[in-house]
Amino acid sequence: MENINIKQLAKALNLSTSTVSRAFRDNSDISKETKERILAKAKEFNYQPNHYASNLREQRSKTIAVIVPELANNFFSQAIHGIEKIARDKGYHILIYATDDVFEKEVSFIRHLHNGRADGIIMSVSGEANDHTYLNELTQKRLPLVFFDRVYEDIITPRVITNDYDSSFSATQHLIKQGCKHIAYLVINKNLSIGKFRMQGYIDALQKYNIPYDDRYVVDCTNSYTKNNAILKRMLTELKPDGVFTSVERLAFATYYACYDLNISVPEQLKVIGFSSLEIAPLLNPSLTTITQPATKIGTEAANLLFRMLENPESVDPNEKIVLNSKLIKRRSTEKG
Amino acid sequence: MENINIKQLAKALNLSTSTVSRAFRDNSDISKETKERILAKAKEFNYQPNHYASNLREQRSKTIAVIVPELANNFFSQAIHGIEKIARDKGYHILIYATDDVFEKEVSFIRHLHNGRADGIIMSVSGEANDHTYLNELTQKRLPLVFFDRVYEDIITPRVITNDYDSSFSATQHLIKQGCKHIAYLVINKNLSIGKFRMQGYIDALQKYNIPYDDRYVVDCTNSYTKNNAILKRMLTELKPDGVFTSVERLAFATYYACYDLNISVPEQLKVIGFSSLEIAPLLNPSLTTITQPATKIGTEAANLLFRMLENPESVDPNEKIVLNSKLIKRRSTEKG
DNA sequence: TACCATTAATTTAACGGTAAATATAAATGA
DNA sequence: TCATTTATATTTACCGTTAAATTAATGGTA
Repeated sequence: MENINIKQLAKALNLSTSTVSRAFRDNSDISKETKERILAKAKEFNYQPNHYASNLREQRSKTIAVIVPELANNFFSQAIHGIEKIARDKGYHILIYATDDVFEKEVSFIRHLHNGRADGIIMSVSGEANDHTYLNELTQKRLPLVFFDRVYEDIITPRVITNDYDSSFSATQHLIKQGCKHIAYLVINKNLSIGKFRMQGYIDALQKYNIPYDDRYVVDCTNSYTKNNAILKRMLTELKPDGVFTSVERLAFATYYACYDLNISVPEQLKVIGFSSLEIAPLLNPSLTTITQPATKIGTEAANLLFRMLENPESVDPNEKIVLNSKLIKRRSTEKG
Repeated sequence: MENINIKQLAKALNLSTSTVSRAFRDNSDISKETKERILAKAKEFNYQPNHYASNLREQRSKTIAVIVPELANNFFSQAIHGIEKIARDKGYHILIYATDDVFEKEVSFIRHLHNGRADGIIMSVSGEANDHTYLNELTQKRLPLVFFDRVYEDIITPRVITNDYDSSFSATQHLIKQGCKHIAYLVINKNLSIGKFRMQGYIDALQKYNIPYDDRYVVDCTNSYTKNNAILKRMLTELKPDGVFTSVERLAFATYYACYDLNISVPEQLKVIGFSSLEIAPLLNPSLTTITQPATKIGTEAANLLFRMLENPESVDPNEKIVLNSKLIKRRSTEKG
């Protein structure tokens, strides 16, 4: 009773195993009555075809792997939500892996996926400036890969990203129009694709408005709250910027905390804008002007792309790039005086 | 080349498949040199034992399933983060399922896990007042189940929860001590275990301070932002409470939005406290007094509990209940005048 | 020398399910 | 009537890996 298999079920029904098997897969020759009889008995015995046996035989797992840098993060959890929705509709299961931004973990996860556990991979990369060619092994194994948001430029595979350059340009421009003259750009990993594009938008916007670029205003931050707090306090006291543009959400929060500590009033003394997927940005003190990526949509698009690759590999150009637009939402943190 | 299996590798090495197999599993009789020779060749060919074949043979999947009501949610994403950490250390993989609070999806996910795909399940329930006995089938299949946070009282299985009654009592008491006389309690699903316990704490605290209990102050909310906004605005205008205690994070945010709309000033006219896992509660306007559950810790404890059940089923009492303490963190939203 | 123990390999038989090839019976048609 | 088609079921072989049973080779001991 405890672990019924197809043989026992077949015996109980006085049928062969392959007839029973057919009842669970639509295509084949089987009479309606037999099928119903089998399914009824299966329900009674609480039988389900063993997943590992089926997949071994069919050589596919109906499972996709999702690799992200962090889980407890607004952007990624929304993106995963989007992926989940699509996968569920297709009857696929989702494996989740978090790299904690450690390149070695990313490599290890990918390597462990060579064994058939997943039919495809959706990944937002850890972003170290390392050798990424290990990803090319996937192509040989016919394991499709889709990047989203954080990508490697030197790997050719379909991707879903946002218009980061434009958004950054607009964000910087917005600060300038609000009267800022000394704008700091906060970044965690300049090597990362998004770090680069976002920074270029910042630089070009400065140039357009004839504000000299000063690399002291490009501030390298980390993932540690304590370190960031120290870095930002020093920066804010020494450089006294009147505007801050943060390339990731976390750094906007860090800026707020630093301003609280230093008694700098936002937006009067310092205007703040940042990339952020925080849904309650309007509830912050002051409400935060954000560039908000369509996180859930990025997830659904990435999943759809992967499924296209799975269903019809030829139909997807390896250079395919889906670019979605982020939204600049103006709030108190960048209001004038 | 593209999909090498153990046979081809064995042939290339002039060895039998079982010798090759042994190189990948520690226990058996194999000479050091042979093992090294095999592993070297495997690396060269980028070979990994097929996961589905291994699991079919070994009858276990080294995979656990995690079922939660929502993914894009601070509490659950932190809890999943905790689960992921432990699972990773143990070399286990994680399947993720989101029920969107729909009971049928929960049942369907669980039913589909009867086929060996996962070795165990960690779940926070959808919480409908339905028939939960379908969960008892898991015991028959020897599929261990651990509940966390949102549980079914009528199912006997190990669980990790927080001291909700005490926290609610303290939260209500805190509002009373801050001068509130008319305290509303906001809840989404009163049938849910946490809904019940949290409400009892509220009721008992009122009683202790001789504040009459009035069920109009217990406000039934939903998961829809628009509906909640309407419900809360009506409630705030009609009942004019001076304190609000929200049993879930979302409702604290909804209260803030409603207050913004109605120009009610927090904390002067209305004090707000809520269960919340928001890390940036200090950045809200005003900063929000929270009861914060140790979300990540809940995840790690639940995972550890499940692994104990997997490794030594006898060692875990089905009635085992791990109770962690939440923290009441006082902030501006409940400050006096 | 004969015998046994040890080590290191191979052979074999599953694990549970599925598709192709094959069989059987009933229905159709010339 | 008999051959042919159709519908439905069964046999069989395999998916890739692994553990138990078996064999072969080596070394030590009486």
